[in-house]
Amino acid sequence: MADLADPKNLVGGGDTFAAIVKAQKAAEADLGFAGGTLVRPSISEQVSNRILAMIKSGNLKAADRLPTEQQMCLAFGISRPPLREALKALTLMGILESRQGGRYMVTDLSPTRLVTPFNVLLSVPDHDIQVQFEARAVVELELVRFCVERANDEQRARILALAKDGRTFYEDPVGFRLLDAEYHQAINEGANNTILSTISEGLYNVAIDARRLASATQGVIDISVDQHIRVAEAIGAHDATAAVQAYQEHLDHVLSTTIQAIHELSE
Amino acid sequence: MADLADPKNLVGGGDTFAAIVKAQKAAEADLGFAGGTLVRPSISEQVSNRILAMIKSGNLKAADRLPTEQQMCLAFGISRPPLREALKALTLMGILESRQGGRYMVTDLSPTRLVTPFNVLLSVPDHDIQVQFEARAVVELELVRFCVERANDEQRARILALAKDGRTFYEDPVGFRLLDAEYHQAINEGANNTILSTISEGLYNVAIDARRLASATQGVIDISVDQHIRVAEAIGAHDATAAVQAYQEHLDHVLSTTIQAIHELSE
DNA sequence: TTTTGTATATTTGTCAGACAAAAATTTGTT
DNA sequence: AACAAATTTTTGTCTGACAAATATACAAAA
Repeated sequence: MADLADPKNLVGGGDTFAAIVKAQKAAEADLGFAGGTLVRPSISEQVSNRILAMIKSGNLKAADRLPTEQQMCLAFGISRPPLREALKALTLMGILESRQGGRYMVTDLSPTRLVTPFNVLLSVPDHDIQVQFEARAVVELELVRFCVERANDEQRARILALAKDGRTFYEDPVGFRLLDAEYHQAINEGANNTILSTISEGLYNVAIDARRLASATQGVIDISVDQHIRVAEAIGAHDATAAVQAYQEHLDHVLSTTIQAIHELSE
Repeated sequence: MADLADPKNLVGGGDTFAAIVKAQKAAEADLGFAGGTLVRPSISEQVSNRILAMIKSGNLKAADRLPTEQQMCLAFGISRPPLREALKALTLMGILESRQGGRYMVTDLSPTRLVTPFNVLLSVPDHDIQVQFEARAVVELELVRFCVERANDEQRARILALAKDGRTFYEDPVGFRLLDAEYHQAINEGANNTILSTISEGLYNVAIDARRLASATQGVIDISVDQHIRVAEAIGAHDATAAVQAYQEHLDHVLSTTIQAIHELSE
């Protein structure tokens, strides 16, 4: 039986996990936690909030190993199911990760990981195509502009290479879509704004079904590849105006072919 | 004993929950789900993703009631603990809600709700704040521009009225924040792009903690109210350039006071 | 001494059953 | 028909158990 008081089994070098939990419990008592609230938060909610608080306060840092479930059950004074519900919730949020047989760990807490739920936001409501592409234009044109300003030579080279690779996929819609996603991702990376990149990715994925249809149409890929190359070359030449204009044309093309694909589908 | 095949007990008017699950299972089999992946996702993760997929695809809509846990266990072919871990994870993310004795329901899926669990972690380092405000600038400046083009007279009048109402709250930070949210929402409505509005609302709420602090500082509200009015007047005059410029100044002001608030907090 | 393979112990993942507490439903009464 | 009480349903939590994967310790070989 492992000893909970043994610092070796616990988090960090300073306070033990159990000590932190005890302090939190005292703080909550001071605030009159159950005082005026309408709905009593479930144990799992309380626990995940406590763990989040530990991360926020620095008691838990990126890549820290958590105590075992058994130890945490003891520390929180609860049983396994609600504890696991809390841990799983944080896992889904990208804050913790776990492997069977191993232990729970705090992730790297990178913005990319934490911003991902934005995608849920975008894919929920059923917006019409026009609104979708307008939003894409706003976000992606700015990403292209940022990319022209900020990308390093290596990133520019990669974008151009990916654009030119598109020629290989004139007859392979599936392969092209994979490359297309990679190409747009490369631009996003060059733009160096994780939040806008995530939003762009989300919008891209919302439209992916319609895209699948459109890219199967004869001639659509050829034009897209040309436009990709033109954008990439403008980025390589640090020419923001040309890049934005070329990208705008690309978006227009994608919009019109997408609408056409949808119409053909509904006939 | 409730009958799982009875549509009354299940979601939506069309397919049953069980039918949706069955279709998902088939789709996964086609992709060779367990084929090349390095770590097998746990059951709870799979279930979370399935439910999320139902929401994204429209099979589950806001305010829909889910089947009982027992029925979902049957539908997914799993036991209660991992199912509950999945449900709780989605609950903590603001996607589902539950009450003891009642049933699980899909929330309204509002940006505020979905973003809240994450704002704690995103508002810490300085460079993240910069990225955040850069994203806000891209989205919100365009919303202002759209608003100048598209808002009807009634909407313009409302925006101006809300801006001027701000004068009432020079000494009331809490009241001002509520008004502020309403003001920005009014602009978003005038811009008439639901997706960009959703994004804007999400970004607005990410920084809400820091905003709370900043707006308590003496003089911050006064300046914001002035800027709000200037933006509103430009919108009323159909002057896009002036509106965008005024809004840019507002964003700069909010950014600097937010950063200051964060620094004061960490001392 | 270092490395490697194996056996053991630990830890998470999943299941089953049970009871309490709250809500929803039904029933009985006015 | 409307209201109140009793019953059923449903979620929240606990306990115990076993399987599966990992981490660890140890012994054997290079």
